[in-house]
Amino acid sequence: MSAEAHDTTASSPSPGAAPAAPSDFIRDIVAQHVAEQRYPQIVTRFPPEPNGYLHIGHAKSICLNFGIARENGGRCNLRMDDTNPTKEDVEYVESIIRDVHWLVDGWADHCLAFKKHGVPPESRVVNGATDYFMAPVCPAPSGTPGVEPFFASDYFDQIHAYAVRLIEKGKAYICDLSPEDTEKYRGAPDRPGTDSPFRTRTVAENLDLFARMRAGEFPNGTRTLRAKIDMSSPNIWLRDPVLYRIKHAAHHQTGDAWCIYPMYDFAHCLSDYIEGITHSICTLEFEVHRPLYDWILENLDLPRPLPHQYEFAKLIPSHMIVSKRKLIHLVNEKVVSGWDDPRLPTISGIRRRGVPATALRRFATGVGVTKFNSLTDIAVYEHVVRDELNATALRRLAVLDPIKLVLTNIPVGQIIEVDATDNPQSENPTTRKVPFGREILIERDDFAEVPPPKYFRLKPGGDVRLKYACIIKCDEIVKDAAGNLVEIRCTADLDSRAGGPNAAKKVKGTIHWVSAAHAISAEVRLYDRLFTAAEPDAGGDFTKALNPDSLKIVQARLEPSLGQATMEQRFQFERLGYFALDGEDSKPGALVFNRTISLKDTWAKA
RNA sequence: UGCCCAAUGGUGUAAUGGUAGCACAACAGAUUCUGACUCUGUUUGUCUAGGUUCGAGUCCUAGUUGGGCAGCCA
Repeated sequence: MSAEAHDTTASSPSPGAAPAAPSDFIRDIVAQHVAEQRYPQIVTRFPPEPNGYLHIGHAKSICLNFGIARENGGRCNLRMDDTNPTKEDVEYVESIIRDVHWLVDGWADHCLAFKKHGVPPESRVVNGATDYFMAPVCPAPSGTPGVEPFFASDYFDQIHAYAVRLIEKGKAYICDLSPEDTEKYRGAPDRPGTDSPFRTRTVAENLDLFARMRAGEFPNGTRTLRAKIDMSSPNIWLRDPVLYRIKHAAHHQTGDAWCIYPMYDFAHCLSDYIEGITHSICTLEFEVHRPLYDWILENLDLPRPLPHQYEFAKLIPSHMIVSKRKLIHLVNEKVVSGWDDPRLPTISGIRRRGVPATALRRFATGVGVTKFNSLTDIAVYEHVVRDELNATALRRLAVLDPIKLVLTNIPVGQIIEVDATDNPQSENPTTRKVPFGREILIERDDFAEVPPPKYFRLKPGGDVRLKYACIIKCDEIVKDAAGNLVEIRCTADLDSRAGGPNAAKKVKGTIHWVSAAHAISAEVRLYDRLFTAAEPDAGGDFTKALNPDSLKIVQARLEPSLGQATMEQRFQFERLGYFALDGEDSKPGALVFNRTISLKDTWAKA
């Protein structure tokens, strides 16, 4: 594996390629460390808690961590931050693995590190103390057998041993304060805390109590293990933070082995250390935790280089909600069909919607990395999705809201095969045959009996080009007894077909169509933004900002070649938008297409 | 009235003491067998006040505004 070889693709501007690696303050720091040869290898990690599905905000973190790894010939560990058994579930573990693979495959899968299933950290004695290291399997692309993500819960034994070491050094103690009293003793941001009455217990007493905590002698909430730091620190997180709490609860990975579980602050820095992480990148809210992160590691006399934490501003996209609590609300209240509803900004939803991983990566990388809390306009996201799909999607003809059009000068039963281009953006465009004949279907919107000003499409007496076929002229319209338009009757100028004498003739509009006799039917789900407000939260109740038209389902008529559509393919239904098969509900013979995104429509806006 | 962090066009981001640039958005036009794409042009910016310097978006001080921190959550 050569980092350089991959980096050549990183700077390629061609669509579908990895985005160019930008410069940002974290990459600058890493670059300096590389120049100094501070570490043998750059090692990052992506550490989600398995208590929800990954979303677009996680995508930014994944692209940052894996991006830095791949740009520096390093690796990135996928680690479940699973220290709170009462909030987590294996369903989430599985979805996270799926989503991470999907996002990094073909881009940074050579940096994706897992560990061998069931293998504990290696231990060796250094200067009389045991040191722990969890060896990675890297690369571990999708489907590698016998590997699994790293789990903080894999280190419960080691983290416990480190807790004992802290107690032995007189730097941690067992506190009997109730949760309420612990809060009172902590003070407030502008008021110092006071020492716990249990702060001065002897090492022997602390060791004994900690052993009994672990043995299950005490009920939930009765005792904690706390770091002995400084109750008057201006930083709340240095006021003797809780390191371990009692939770008589089964863990989704370790079962009933434990009834005490380490807190995030204690487990995270140690997990980083055990895995040999060099750069521990997290979001801004952990900035005030950094002194604690450093304190724990520095007070354990660890023999290997310590990891360091760097913080960046998380992604906040407009018109979306990424709060785990609110996502769960939408799922539980059945506002959406599930965690992978194509309207959700979850990675599963985005994938099901038909967005290519390359597009998500381009967006997640393109938004940049700073310490400024910003709102990213959803238009930036929509732009990369369109741009990516424009370059790759197969052009097809589909009519969402059909109306019959009869070409009166074409004999009944005559089938004319026309050549249609698959993708005009490709260097050597391929074509396919599309059947054309006397009776076709066009979009109801593409005819106007009373056209508004500057209307380019079909109108009584007017002409228009049928894409890939010929120019037609509208002679008459047929209405039913109720006055509804039921049929448009036109004459076709067959000489205006490609290669014909009138091929170069200019008409103002070109519309799409399908042959009535050959078109297949399919369900098409027209998705739109889930929220109408840029900041759905702004008004207090985000459900008030829900877009009532975020999903419209239609029975569409498609050109016959779409009957052979595959899951991997992306389509542009010409003049309409980008579409892909729904991975969940589409079946052979009963196809379901999802609209990933519409084409830009400057006419509708005017 | 504590501590920490941040502030560049409408939005996001770059400029590492030396010409404020890019992307998205918007607007105008060209082109077009997709009212898409593409192309051309236009509008709009360094939070404020001092200081250092030949020179400050960048360094310093103060202020303003915004964000974060008081889970036995992560």
